[in-house]
Amino acid sequence: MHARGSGRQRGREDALSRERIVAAAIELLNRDGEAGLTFPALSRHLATGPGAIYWHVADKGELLTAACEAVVIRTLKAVPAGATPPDTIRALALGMFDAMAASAWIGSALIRAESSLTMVQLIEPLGQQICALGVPKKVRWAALSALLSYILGVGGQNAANQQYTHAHGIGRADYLEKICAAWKQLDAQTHPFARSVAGELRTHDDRADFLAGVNLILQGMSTLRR
Amino acid sequence: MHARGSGRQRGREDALSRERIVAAAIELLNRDGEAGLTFPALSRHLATGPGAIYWHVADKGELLTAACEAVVIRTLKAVPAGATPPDTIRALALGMFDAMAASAWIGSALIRAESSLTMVQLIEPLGQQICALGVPKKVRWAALSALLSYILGVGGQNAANQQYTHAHGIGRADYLEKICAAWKQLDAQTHPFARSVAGELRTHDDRADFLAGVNLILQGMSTLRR
DNA sequence: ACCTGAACACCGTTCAAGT
DNA sequence: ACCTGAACACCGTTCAAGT
Repeated sequence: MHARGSGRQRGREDALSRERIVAAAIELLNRDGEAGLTFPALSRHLATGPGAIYWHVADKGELLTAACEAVVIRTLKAVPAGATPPDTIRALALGMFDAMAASAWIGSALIRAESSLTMVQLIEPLGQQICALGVPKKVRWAALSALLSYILGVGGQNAANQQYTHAHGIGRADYLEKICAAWKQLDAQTHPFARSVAGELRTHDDRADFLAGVNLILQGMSTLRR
Repeated sequence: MHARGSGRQRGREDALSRERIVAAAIELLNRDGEAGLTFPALSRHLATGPGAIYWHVADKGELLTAACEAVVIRTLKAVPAGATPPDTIRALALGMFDAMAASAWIGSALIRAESSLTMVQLIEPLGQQICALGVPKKVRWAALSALLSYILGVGGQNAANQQYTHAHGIGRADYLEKICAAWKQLDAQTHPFARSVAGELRTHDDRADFLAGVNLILQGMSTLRR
């Protein structure tokens, strides 16, 4: 009863596959955040039942890990090679910053220990550039940890902020204004620092600040050159 | 029908309160991780119904935020004051490292934008020490971001690893051995860095490496002194 | 081999009813 | 004011049955 001359037995444009499932998962995650990835929503999106998905994927955790890995690999591929080590590091960092802004869920997904093989995709190019910078072997791991944590930490924080303002339907300016006001209400005796930087919050550029931090770490590494 | 001469109307040792609920939540989170905090489990632990908890707390998100804040405040209080700025920063960093090792869930909880008021508890003492170090005003925020991200990033990663080994009932040595083996199987052409550091993974001390990274960042900051 | 979809266990949240 | 606990909506996962 199905179409002759074709391998397709389904009314959809293509057969189900792990890749198509992961692609659909990424779409849902980007649109509605981590809460948007549910099996009912995914089944609807793929015009199938939940059982079909479980044939290709072990569980929700594996799905999240696979989605995360796909985004990270795609991001790193887009970074041009052949530039000087500091420039390459800056490009890698900004690439991840932008990817996390578009996919806020990668931050928390990368923390899980299950995704250590995804992490190595990120560790490898950064580590190579650190070696190229001439950082001594003894402090290479510390240097890598500092850089990697900074990228994932600040990128994740920025993504969470964006996600928050978007979800609550408030503008970025209003959001910063709110935090600024809250920080200025803190006690001057116990919170002098927060009060002193509160004003800068309103006018700062997250991406530029992020890049400044990367440069600061690169600056620190250059003092380690042997 | 209830006991005379006492304000207590309940068979429990004490009346329900936000504090007792948060304390119980922390207990569950520390024992069973983020998945361990459920309203059925919390109700059982407090010998009450879920509705009673909702009288004191808005929802699960607020509960997680409150639990996180309580742990962070408790941790920071335990850090002795009066030491030199670098020593104080080291003590703050190690305090958070240990707290995250005992409470792996704080990592992902702190990322959420809702906990910005908890974050300021951490930003304030670190910021004060950065000022005391003589870091110029213009790069204070970048310096703070780098330090904070490093602490939360590496601390969170370490906590996730511990959680993973504990949950899967494997020893730390076996776990590192597994990662080491996986990294050594990577292609030599594409992953020279991961292969070269794989061996060190087995013998390294997470806490010592963490401290080395903090010192590296402190070193970088000292070059910024005006 | 691959898919269907009902069924199950479990969880967050609500709410009418109690004290 | 504060608590009880049944009820509801929803989700992850399984599995007997289909093709």
